[in-house]
Amino acid sequence: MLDTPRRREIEDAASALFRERGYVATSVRDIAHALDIRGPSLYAHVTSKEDVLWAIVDRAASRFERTADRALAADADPADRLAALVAAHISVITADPGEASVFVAEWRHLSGDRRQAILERRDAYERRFRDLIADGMADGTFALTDPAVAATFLLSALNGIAGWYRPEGRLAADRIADHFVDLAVRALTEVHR
Amino acid sequence: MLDTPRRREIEDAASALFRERGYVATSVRDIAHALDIRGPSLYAHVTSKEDVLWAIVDRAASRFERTADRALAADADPADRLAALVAAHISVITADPGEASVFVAEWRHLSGDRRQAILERRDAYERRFRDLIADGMADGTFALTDPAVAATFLLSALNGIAGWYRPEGRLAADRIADHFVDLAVRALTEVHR
DNA sequence: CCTACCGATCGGTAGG
DNA sequence: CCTACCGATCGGTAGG
Repeated sequence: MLDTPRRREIEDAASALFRERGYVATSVRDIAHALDIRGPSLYAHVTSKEDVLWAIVDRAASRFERTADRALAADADPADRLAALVAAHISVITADPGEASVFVAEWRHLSGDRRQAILERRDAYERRFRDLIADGMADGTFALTDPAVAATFLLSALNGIAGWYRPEGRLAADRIADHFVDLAVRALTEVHR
Repeated sequence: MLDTPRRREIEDAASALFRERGYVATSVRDIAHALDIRGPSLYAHVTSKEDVLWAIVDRAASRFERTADRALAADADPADRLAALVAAHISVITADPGEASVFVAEWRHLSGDRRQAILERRDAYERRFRDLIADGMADGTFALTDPAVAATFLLSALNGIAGWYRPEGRLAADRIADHFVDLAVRALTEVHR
C-alpha cells in the first residue's frame, strides 16, 4: 500500500510492539490502540498484519545492506574493513532498535516467498562477513578459523544488541560500538608474539 | 504436575515446536498432534500451556547453572576458566537445542513471578561471565573492556548457536565449540607484542 | 476513521 | 485418553 506518513506511524508503532511482545502476540487492535484508533481503521492503510511485518523487515534489510556496502567501499586492510562493517551494523541497530530487532527476531513469521526472499538476503548479508573473514585469513591478518562459524559468531553477538539496547541506557551507542569493534576485531585477529 | 515419562514427552515435543514456530504461534493442539493425541488430552498431564513453557525454561536454566558451576570449579587462570565456561555453555545448547532455544528466546512469554524469577537467574548467570572478565582484566590477562558489554557480546554469540545448530549439520558440536572457544578467548585476550 | 459483525481458532473444562 | 463444548480473542470485511 501507499507510502504515506500515517503508514510510517503504523509501522513504527508496530515495530515497538513486535519488539516488546513479538509479532504473533501483538494483535492488530494493539497496534491500532497505540495510535489511538480502532483496529479496523488500520485497514484503510494496510492490507494485512503480515504486510506491516514485511514492510518493517524489508526496510530494515535494505538499511543493513546499504550501510554495509558503504562501509565496505573503502579500500582498507581486513581488520579495518571488519571494524567498519561491525560499526556500520551496530549503527543501523542503534538508530532504530525497533525496526532492527523485528528484522532480527520476527522475520520467520513471514510466509512463503517473502520468507524465502529474506532468508536469501540474510545469507547474502552474512556472506559479506564470511568473505571478509576469509580474505583476512588468506593474507595472515586473521587467525585460522571457519569463516562461516566466525561470521555467525559475530552476527549473533551484534544482533544481540537489538534486544537489549536502550537509548537512555548507561552507555551511549558510540561507546557500545567502540567496545564491540574491539571485541570483534580481537576475536578474529591472530596473536603474533 | 507430576514428573512422569509422558510429561517429559510432552515437554520435548513442545520444545521442538516452540523452537521452530515460537511459543505463541504453537497451539496446545499442535503439541498434542505431535504426540498423536487430541488437544484436551494434554490436560491430563499439564495444568496449562504456560506450565509447559515454564517446565522447559526452568529445566534449561538449571542445566546451564549446574554446568557452568562445574566448569568454573577448576582453579585455573582466567583464560582457561573462560574457555571452560564457554565450552560448558555450548555443550548445554548442543545436547538439547530445543530446550536451550526455548530458554534463550521464549522466556519472555512467561508472566508475573516466573518471568521475574527467570530474569533474575539470567542476570545471575550472566554475572558469572562478567565477574570472570573483570578478574581477567584485573590481572592483565584480558584487555580493558566493559565487563557487562563483553559478557553480553559473548552470551549473544553463544546463544545464537541455539538458533542454527543441527545435529546433522556440517560441523560436529565439538568442532563448533572449539572454534567458539578460540573466538571468545581471543576476543577478550590482550594482544601483547 | 467509525460501528457492527464475520468465521476461525485459541486455551481450557465437563463429563465420561 | 476421548467427544462435545465454552467464552474470548483473533485477523479481517461491510458499509457507511
